[in-house]
Amino acid sequence: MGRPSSFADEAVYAAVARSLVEAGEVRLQAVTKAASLSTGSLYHRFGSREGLMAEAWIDAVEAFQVKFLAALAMPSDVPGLPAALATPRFCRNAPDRAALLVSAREREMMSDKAPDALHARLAAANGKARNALSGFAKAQGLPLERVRLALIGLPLGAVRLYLPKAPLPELIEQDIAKAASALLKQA
Amino acid sequence: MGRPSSFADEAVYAAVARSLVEAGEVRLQAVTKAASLSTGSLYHRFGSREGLMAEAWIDAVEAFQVKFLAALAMPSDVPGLPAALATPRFCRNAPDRAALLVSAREREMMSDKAPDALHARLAAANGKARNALSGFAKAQGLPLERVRLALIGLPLGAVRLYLPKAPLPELIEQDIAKAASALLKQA
DNA sequence: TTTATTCTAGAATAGATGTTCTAATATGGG
DNA sequence: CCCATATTAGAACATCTATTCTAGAATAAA
Repeated sequence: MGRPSSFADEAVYAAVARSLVEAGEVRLQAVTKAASLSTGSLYHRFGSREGLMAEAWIDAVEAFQVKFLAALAMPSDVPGLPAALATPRFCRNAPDRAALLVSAREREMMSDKAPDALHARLAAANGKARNALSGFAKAQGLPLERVRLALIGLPLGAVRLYLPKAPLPELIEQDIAKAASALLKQA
Repeated sequence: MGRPSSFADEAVYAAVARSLVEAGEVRLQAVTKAASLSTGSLYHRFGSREGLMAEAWIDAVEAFQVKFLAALAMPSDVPGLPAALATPRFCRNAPDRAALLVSAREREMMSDKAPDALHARLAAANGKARNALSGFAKAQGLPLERVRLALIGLPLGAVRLYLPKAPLPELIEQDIAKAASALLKQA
């Protein structure tokens, strides 16, 4: 009951990401304009700037982790390779969320002043991902550091050469696969 | 002649980098406090916030490029490998500049309002680096995209897994070398 | 239709941060 | 020693941006 909302949260998150990319910073005025909502609506829904930033960040992080963890569990000739390729795929399929993950500093998205509940939610998601990575490394008999490089650092570094300005080149997956495979092979 | 300056530019750049890392943003008050200078001095030397940010950024970029280009010209069993390892070395030797390169968005450091001369200086440096990379790729018969990944994207992605919060692990060079070598080998 | 509830609207406000400005301070040369 | 020059100092100022606040609008239930 009550008046229905006139906007979707994701549209606001997208506006946050675009504002960050285009202006180099997030101004609420830019967000309200891009997402076509009033300051009143924004504060009614998100409570504060910190709340909005934190929600947008968590939305992107969780969306990525879902894909990443699913890929990590996929069987493959080179175990882990699908997870390494989850990053470029995510960038193609969810460009706004990817732009946020690639461009924003966690420090500026998760302010100390953000609601505790959101900090807890992010910590839970990160803990889950950490555990999955540790389990994978152990199962494969590989050092966790190397796994993190192959599955996260390398793919992120690769897409950051292009995003958020340019589209990803066609063969980026091939190069990521080549480098990741070298890291994932049993010594 | 005239009163001598009481501070070094590099100390101010370092304060900019630390402020960015610790607070998630650069506030002039934090910079003046950390570098122990007055607002008057800051404006006398840098003209504006945009000028300061641009100078700090260019200082870090140029310092890195000097090391990178020297490494790129070094002979090696795996041509290019020293350049790939220039990034972790730079992070160890010049942590403040590295923190800036790793944490800042170019967009926020090089404001449109920054002096044209600084924009030109950065463009010149970037052009030089671009040419060197292209020359290397051509000489090695490798696609430029792959070279950029091996020498820049991969090492950056690797160090970003740790910086600016944690120190680099000892064996990061080994892993970078392993992955970079796989990319740099002639197909 | 009436009422309770939820959301929208946007002008007004408060607070923070970049910038300016004038006086004071330190050096080298005449 | 005094002048010209360059730099420092920091309070006052101006601007910008987040936030608040009150009135109004849209829905469902009674």
